[in-house]
Amino acid sequence: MSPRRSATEARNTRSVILDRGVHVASVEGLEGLTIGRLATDLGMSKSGLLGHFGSKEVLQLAVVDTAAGVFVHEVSDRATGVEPGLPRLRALCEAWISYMERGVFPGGCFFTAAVAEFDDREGPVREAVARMIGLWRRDLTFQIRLAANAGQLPGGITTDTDADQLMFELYGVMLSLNHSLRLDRDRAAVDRARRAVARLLGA
Amino acid sequence: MSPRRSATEARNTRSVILDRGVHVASVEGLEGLTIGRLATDLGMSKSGLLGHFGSKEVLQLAVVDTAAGVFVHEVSDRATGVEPGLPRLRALCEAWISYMERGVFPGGCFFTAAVAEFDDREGPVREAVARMIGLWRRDLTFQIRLAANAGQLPGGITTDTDADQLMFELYGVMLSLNHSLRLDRDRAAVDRARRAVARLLGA
DNA sequence: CAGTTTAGCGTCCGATCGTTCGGACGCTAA
DNA sequence: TTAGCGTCCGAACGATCGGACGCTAAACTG
Repeated sequence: MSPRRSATEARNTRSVILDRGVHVASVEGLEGLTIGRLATDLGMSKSGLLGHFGSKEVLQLAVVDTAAGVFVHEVSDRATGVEPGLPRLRALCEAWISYMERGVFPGGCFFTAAVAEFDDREGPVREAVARMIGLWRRDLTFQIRLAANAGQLPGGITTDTDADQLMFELYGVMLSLNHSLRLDRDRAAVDRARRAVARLLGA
Repeated sequence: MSPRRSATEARNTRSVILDRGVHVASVEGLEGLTIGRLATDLGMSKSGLLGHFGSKEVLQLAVVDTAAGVFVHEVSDRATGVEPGLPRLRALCEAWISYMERGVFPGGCFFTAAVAEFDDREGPVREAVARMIGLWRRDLTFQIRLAANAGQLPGGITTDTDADQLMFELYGVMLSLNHSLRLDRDRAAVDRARRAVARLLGA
């Protein structure tokens, strides 16, 4: 009835599960990601699917990691070749906006949704989400400080306090963009985000 | 064993349910708001509780309405006496920040969480959330345009396009504030939000 | 070739979900 | 005094949840 997979195919099965898991979780949330639903979607049994992870929490953690990989590929990697400092920072922000605009995840920014869902809980999933976001912000902050030290930023941004302030406001622009795109389905928000970034980083 | 309530007390019971429902939903989400859990919290039976609403969806809609009432009371009403235009706009933003800082809802901004949870679904709950947010933004936009027409805003904000841009960025500041407070538990974000608003509206 | 490993299935479990139902009880009005 | 209404309860429902178990059979290892 059911063909058995080889050990090498098993790794493929796992990645298929995770791809679909990221897809579903971005829409339904990490808790709404259900073993039975996911198994049915993929034409497998619940036990066959769960065998790859052991528990739902382990599956959720793997999904978070997978989503982080997608984010890195779709955003961070798009700016790897760009000169560090302000040019790199601009490229990162543009890639960030593009990632929102293209709808890389069908349910909007995966991590924005994950934060809203898990910020009040405690446990490994919350920590995993926080860690991924921390890494991303660390990268951004690094570029901001490079640009600040090089005197490339407007408004006399030189101190670390100013850099944190800029980080805070840039993040807000992206959250607002995600909000407008998801709730209002307002594509014009993309231009507003670009204008806001241009103002924050200098035109 | 349990005392029976009079008809007048029933309305009180309903509001007790809703108060607790808002409390729970802000932490667990509107879907995580469970009939059984809510009933247990309040020391009543599931059926007795559901009798007041008829279905979970009706309960969710009532919870959204209740939360909107809290938001209006804790934010909008704090600026009613202030002179329209820029002063009122400043007061609204300060009340908005204060609402975040004080943690009016134990799970952070109720509507930010609700949007993240329901933006991908369809149905009455999503529409109710969108309507409430729309009303709030309409009020803000109105004050922004008053201030713009009076020439009170920096950066030469006069057109409706500029007003929408300012609305977009103000909203981002608050989303970023909520994000930092909930995920990083970073109280310093409150000052960053105030600085961002001061820059957007003029110091 | 035989022996081990393991991906995946089928089945079952206890808990919990939202919802329905009949009835017990207190209140109000006739 | 009593009929009726509304509130709330206890029990039960079908569905679905995450998870545990043993099994089969293909793929790997020697």
